[in-house]
Amino acid sequence: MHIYDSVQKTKLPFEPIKNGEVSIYVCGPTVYDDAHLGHARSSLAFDLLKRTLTALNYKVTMAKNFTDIDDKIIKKVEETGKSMEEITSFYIDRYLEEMSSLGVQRADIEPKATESLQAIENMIQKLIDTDFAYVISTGDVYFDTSKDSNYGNISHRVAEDDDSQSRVVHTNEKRNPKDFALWKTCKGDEDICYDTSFSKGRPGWHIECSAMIEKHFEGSDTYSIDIHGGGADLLFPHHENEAAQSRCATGHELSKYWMHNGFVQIDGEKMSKSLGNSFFLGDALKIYDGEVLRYYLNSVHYRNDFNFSEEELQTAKKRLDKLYRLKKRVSSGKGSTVNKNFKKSLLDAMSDDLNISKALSVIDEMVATTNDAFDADPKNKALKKETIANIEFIETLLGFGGKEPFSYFQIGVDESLKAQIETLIIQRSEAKKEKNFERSDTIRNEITALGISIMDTPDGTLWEKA
RNA sequence: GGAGCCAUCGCCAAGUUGGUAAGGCCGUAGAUUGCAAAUCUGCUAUUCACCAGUUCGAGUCUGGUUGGCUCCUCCA
Repeated sequence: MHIYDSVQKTKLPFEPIKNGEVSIYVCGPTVYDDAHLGHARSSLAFDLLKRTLTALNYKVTMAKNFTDIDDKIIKKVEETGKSMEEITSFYIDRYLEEMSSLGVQRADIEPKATESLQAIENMIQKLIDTDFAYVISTGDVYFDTSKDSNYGNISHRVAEDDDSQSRVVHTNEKRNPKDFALWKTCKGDEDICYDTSFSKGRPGWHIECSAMIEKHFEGSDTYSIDIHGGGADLLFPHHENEAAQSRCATGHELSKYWMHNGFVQIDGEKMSKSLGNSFFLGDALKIYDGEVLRYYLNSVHYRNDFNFSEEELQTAKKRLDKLYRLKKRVSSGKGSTVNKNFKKSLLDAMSDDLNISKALSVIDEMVATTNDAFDADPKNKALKKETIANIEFIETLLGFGGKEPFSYFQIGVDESLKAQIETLIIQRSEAKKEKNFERSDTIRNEITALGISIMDTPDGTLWEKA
């Protein structure tokens, strides 16, 4: 396995801290609103990572957090009058449900900030005790970036003169412009207020990830975890700050490898809530099948930006359709063993920093070769069984191709339409038997008008939703 | 203003250590079909934004130009 490390900016051979085991922490969403396609892509990218490492026989433990304490959540509480817990649990459930429609496997650990307060307090206290952090008059706790000589190593940002991290909250008690809040004192009578030895308040954004990682992973003398992931926008300041806190609190580096996924763009611009160009996952799932969305969003390498277009999504679907037509051709039954070369090619591709384009081309090639072989020898049982196994392997590794093929092509077709189609097909078959091709073509036009395409095979007429 | 990423066929998109351009969509010519659809086969970038350099040899390395995006503020 080779992984592109976004801190060293090179592809590196992956060598886990512990032989045969991999620990991964991915920054999850702040749960105050619906997930958009960008969240989906991030989830999908790291789902691919987990599946690939698992297929490579690593024992993978992946954690993905939910930030459930945050200014935007508090704002939502004030706006709606609902409790914080009501809001966060609503969006967490929704998030998990939508990700599951995309075939994203659940993380092994799903920590929440509200359930990690002790760990957070411990870490902050430790930083205060060792003088890496300081409490100001209001009770806010800041991390002293000047005490960490390695500060800047993650994002490679040189120290700037400007007050880059305090444009929102200005305080003249900060020792350095880049110092950031570990703990924020509660101002008024907010209900989100936790008591600690330094003050009543709530954690800053960056500390929760560091604390959770220490809480849930054992780590080693040199690193807490193997891989830390998230969106490219988290590189600075979030991951820089996380790395600094953890380094100073634990005495070693936070993560051995750092992976960042590119953005989903709409018309060449980053999709973000602040720009108001979000395409929400829930809305997308109403229009498109989750599996097709998955295939599409995963079809571009995770580090590249992804420009969303409906046209490209349809192209992606056509490609997926071909796999399902082959699956239809081998029908159901027990698979034998995966073709060795095919398996190796797929794993080789994915082992190269998740080269999905290569992997998909390997699949396309397998589909074409297999169809070719079936054209020559339609009753090749051994090939049938091998193909079933091959497709099962695709499903395990890449998370698509697992549906029953006939139902895949009938998504969105209700029972009454189905009955109508089948009646028309029978009528057309009768017309064909009588060689009344004029009539059979008329019926086919009727079927086409229903949004259905048909194909005559030796086993009868099959149909698909166009 | 500071920092970084990207630029490959009409469209999408691969391209480890530089060695002579994957794959998909579209288009097109065929096989097959009553005709289609599906499937298969052939064809479809002497060329990798532009300029200069290093080299026997560069899409791949170096410098510059142009264009696009991102981060520096919450953000996947």
